[in-house]
Amino acid sequence: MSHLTLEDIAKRAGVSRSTVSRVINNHPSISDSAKERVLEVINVTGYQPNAAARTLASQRSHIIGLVLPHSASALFADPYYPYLLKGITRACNALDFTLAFFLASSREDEEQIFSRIPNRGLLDGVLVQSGHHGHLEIVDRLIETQIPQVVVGRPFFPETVSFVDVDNVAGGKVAVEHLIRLGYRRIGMITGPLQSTAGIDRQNGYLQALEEHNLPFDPALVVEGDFTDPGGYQAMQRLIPQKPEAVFAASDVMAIGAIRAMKEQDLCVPEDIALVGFDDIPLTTLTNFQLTTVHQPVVELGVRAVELLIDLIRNGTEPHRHEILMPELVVRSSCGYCVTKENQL
Amino acid sequence: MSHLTLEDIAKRAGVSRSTVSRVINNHPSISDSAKERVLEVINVTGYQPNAAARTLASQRSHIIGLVLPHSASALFADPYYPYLLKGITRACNALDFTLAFFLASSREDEEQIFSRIPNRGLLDGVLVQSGHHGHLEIVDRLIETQIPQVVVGRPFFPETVSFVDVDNVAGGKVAVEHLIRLGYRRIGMITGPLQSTAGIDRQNGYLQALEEHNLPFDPALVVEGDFTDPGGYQAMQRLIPQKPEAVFAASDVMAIGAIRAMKEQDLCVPEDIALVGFDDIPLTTLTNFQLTTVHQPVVELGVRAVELLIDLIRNGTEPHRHEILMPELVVRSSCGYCVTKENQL
DNA sequence: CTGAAAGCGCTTACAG
DNA sequence: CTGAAAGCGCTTACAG
Repeated sequence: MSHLTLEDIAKRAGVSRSTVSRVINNHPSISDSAKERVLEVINVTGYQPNAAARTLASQRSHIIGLVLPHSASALFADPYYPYLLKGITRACNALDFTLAFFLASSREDEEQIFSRIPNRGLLDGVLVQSGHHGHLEIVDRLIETQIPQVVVGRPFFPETVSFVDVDNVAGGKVAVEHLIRLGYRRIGMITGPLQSTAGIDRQNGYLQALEEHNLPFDPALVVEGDFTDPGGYQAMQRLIPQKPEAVFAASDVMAIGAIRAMKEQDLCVPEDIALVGFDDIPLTTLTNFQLTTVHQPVVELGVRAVELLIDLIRNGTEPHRHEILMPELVVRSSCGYCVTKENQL
Repeated sequence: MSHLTLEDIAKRAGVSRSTVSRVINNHPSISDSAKERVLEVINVTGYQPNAAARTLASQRSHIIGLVLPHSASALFADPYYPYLLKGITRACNALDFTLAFFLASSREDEEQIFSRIPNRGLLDGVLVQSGHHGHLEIVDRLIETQIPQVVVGRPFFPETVSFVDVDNVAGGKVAVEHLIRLGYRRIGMITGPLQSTAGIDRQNGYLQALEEHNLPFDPALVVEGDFTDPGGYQAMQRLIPQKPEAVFAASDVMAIGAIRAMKEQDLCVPEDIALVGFDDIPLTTLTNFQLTTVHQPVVELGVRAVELLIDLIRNGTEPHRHEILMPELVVRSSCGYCVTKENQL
C-alpha cells in the first residue's frame, strides 16, 4: 500500500510506463495480453494513479466547482438545495468527476472564493447557482475568467452564458390555469422576489394565464414575497383583506407561511381560499389537506447542469447552450373548486 | 491573461524561478527588493500558480473532502446540514482550503466515492459525517486508507479515529432537568434513532436526569423516533395515551411532528404537554409559542472539524484528537410550568 | 539571499 | 501495438 508509481507497475508487468498509462486510460490500441498483465498487477497492488500528476500532464483535473453566491446562502436552508446537490453529486459520481463546493456566506468569502476559481489546474469548469440581481457581479466576473461554466437558473443576461433552468413562466401559468379551470376568478399571487428571474417568470406565468382567460389584473391581489416562510406569512396577511378566492404562492415554503396566516384568522384551505404552491417539496407539516403544487424537477436540473458543463469542457463553450426543463402540475387537495354565487349562475 | 508560468514571471522580474516561488510561498529569506519586483509583476500580470503543479511538487493539494454516507443522505434535508456546511466552508475559506463534496445517495455512489478518496494527489484529508451504525463500514474503510480524517459526530469506536462532536448527553440532561425544575414529574421522551450515537447519547442524558432527581423510569414514556417530522408525529401519537406532563424530543424537527399530533387531538403546548426540543433550528412554523430547545453549535462544529483536520494534516494524525462542544439550553415558551395537583401540594 | 538542477508522477506525440 | 523521451509547472534541498 505504499506509494506506487506508474513506473513500478510497468516494471512488475514487464512493460513500459506508456503502456500502463494507456491501459489505465482505456486507450484502444493495446494488446490483450499486455492489458491483462497490467490489470493484474494493478489489482494486486491496489495502485491508484496520482491525481495531481494526471492533471498536470493532461491539463484536466476532472474537478468541477459549484458556486453558491453570498445572496443565495441566505436561502441555503431551502429544500431546493439538497435536491439540487443530490442531482449534481449523482451526475458527478456517474461521470467520475469530483465536485468542489464553494459557499459564500459573506462578501469576503466571495472574494476568497473568487481568487481560487480561475486557478489553473484546479477546476475544469464551474456551476453557478444564480438568477438574482445580487449575483450579477459574480456571474460577470466568472464569465470574464473564461472558465467553462453553466448557470443554474436563468441569469439576467442569458445571451452571454450557458444555463439550465426550469420553465418558470409555464409553471406559473399552469398553476393559475388550474385555478381558473376550477372556477376561481379572483386569484391572488404571492410572488418570489422580483429581483430574481424565477420570481419574475412565475409572476409572468400568472399574468399570462389571467390575460389568456380574459380575467382582469388587480394589482392589489399581487404581493411580493421572498421565497421564505415568514415572507409568505406576511404576504398572505396583506392578501386576506382583498378577499381572494384563490392564491398562487410562488414557492411551497411561502405557501406554508401563507397557511399559517390563514389559520390565525380561522380561514381554511381550500374552503375559504384555495392554494397552489410551487416546487413540490415534501410537506410533512400539513395535516388537513395536501398542497397542490407545481413540481420542479430539481434533481434532474442538477444532473443536466453537470452533463452540460462536462459537454462544454470537452467540446468547447461556444455557442452557449440553454436547456429548459418543464415543470409539472401536481394536483392534490388544496384547491377544491369554486362555489361562489357568481360561478354557480 | 494567457497561461503564464513561474518562468515567465521570473524573466519579467529579472530573477530566477526559485525566487518567484519563494515570494509566492512567503518564504522568509527574500530580499525586499526582489520581493517587491516579483509582487509587482504578479500584480500586473494577474499570474496564478498552477494548482496541480504545486500539488505534485509539494505533495499537498490544499483540498479536503467532506463525505456524507448513504444513510446520512436520507436526512440531508435536515436543517442541520446547511449549518454544518456553512461552518465547514467558512473555515475552508479562511484557511485557504478547497472543499470537495461527496454525497452518496446510493450504495453504488458510495463505492464510486470510495475509489476516489484515497487517490494520491487529490485530497489532503477528509471529514466524515457519521455516528450511525450504518456508517460503520464506511468509517472503517476510511480509516484503512490512512488518510488524515476527522469524524463529525461521535463514531461507535471513538478510540480509532479523531472526531468532533457536541456533548449530547449533557444536552439531553439539561433539557430534562429544565422540565424537572419546572415541576414536571411524568416526563416522556421521543428519542433519535438508537442506531446513532446522537440518539443514544441524548437518551442517556434523559435517563441521567431522571436518576439524579430520583424520578422513576417508565419505559412506556420513551418512544424511538428517527429525527424526522413524521417520526416525531408517530412517536407522539403513541405517547399521548401515556399521559405525559412533558416531553423531550431529541430534535426540533421531531418536535414539530409531535406538535402536529397534539393539535390533531386538540392538545396544547405547554398547557397539556410541555415540550423541549433539541437543535435550535429556526422555527417559523410555530405561531402559538416558541420552542424551548437545546442549542447545538453546529456552525462552530463545522469550523472546528476543519481546523482539527488541517492540524492533523500538518502535524500528524496521532494521537487521535477528540473535541466536544457544549450545547446550551435556550428557554422560550413551550414549557410553561407544572400545575398538576401533585406538585401543587 | 539566490540560482541551477533534480524531481514530483503522470500523458502523449513521435517513431518504429 | 509499444517504448523512449519530452513536457506539464511547480517546490526544494543543495551550493554558494
